Amino acid sequence: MSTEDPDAPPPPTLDQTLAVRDRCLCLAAQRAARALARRFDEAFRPLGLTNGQFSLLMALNQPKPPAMGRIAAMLAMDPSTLTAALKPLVRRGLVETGPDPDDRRGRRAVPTEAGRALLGAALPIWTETHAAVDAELAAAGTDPAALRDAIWMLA
Amino acid sequence: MSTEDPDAPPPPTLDQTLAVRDRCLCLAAQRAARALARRFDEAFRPLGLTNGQFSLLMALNQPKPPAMGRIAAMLAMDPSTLTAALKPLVRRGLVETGPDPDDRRGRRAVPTEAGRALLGAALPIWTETHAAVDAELAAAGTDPAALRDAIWMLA
DNA sequence: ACAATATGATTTGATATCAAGATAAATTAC
DNA sequence: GTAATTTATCTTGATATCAAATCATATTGT
Repeated sequence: MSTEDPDAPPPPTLDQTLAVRDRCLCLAAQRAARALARRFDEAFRPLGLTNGQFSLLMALNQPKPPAMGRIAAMLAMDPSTLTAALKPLVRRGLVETGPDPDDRRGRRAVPTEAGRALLGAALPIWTETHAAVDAELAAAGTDPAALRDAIWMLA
Repeated sequence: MSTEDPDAPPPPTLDQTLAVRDRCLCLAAQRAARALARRFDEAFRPLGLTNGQFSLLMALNQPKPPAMGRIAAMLAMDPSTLTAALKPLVRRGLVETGPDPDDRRGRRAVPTEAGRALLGAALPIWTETHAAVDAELAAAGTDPAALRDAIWMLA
């Protein structure tokens, strides 16, 4: 007797395989995320920042820093990912954490002076890099703002 | 004397911080990629597949499997990431690698029978999950096909 | 043919990512 | 006022990701 389950679906045909590759929104999103991450990582490299660290530092750069869970939700990341992502920033002295006075279960993370200064240096790099991406999209006939709003809805 | 560089840009204001968060295409892409990855990962979980492993297996599921570099470019990932991503699949017997007969520098990776069978089981899950995402987008007034094409251009 | 260069892929080291389970504190039920 | 539940965060273990350096094979120049 065969090891095959007679009810098992057959392997995808070549047509099906190509159709999935051409139409999968998830694959498209992973591709775009990787490509944009590389691009911004390279731009921020002189500062020793990655795109994710920049976004995280910016999210923390508020008068009253939101709780961890809020930050994770804003970045659409798992809370445990946020815990891990903070470690290199704390180690480098860019962020400090302390207990939340309002809720002793929670912790607050705030950028240090060094962290804010680094954000100041990163901002013009972001502006320049982002303008370049916007210009490329516009040249290709895509409205960058509309695209960003549509992508934002995916999370 | 201060430790401050007098030419250093000032830290971002709150307005600037919020503007970056609202407008950054890179952050939007990372958010969407994480959210969609979680969604497809959960759907594929009964098969022990992640969204990335599904996309990679599909990319390899061709009569003449492309060289590693081609696959990496198609997925917009670093070649070294592809090397690492193949390891769990080879370990599980879903993929086999061998030297490229045309160019002894290169290697080819092909799905095994088990790998193709798993893709067969994964395909209906992909179809169902993707249809649900498409329906949500359409309900929110976004054309899924147009969005996917626009996102594809980002890589 | 030999040397110099270019290309394909991998290893290494660091960070990112999530699920599952654990810990601690707040809230609710009784 | 305890006990049960919920909430906030963290730890662990596995995979994902990239840059830089490395190794092996091709290609090119002479």
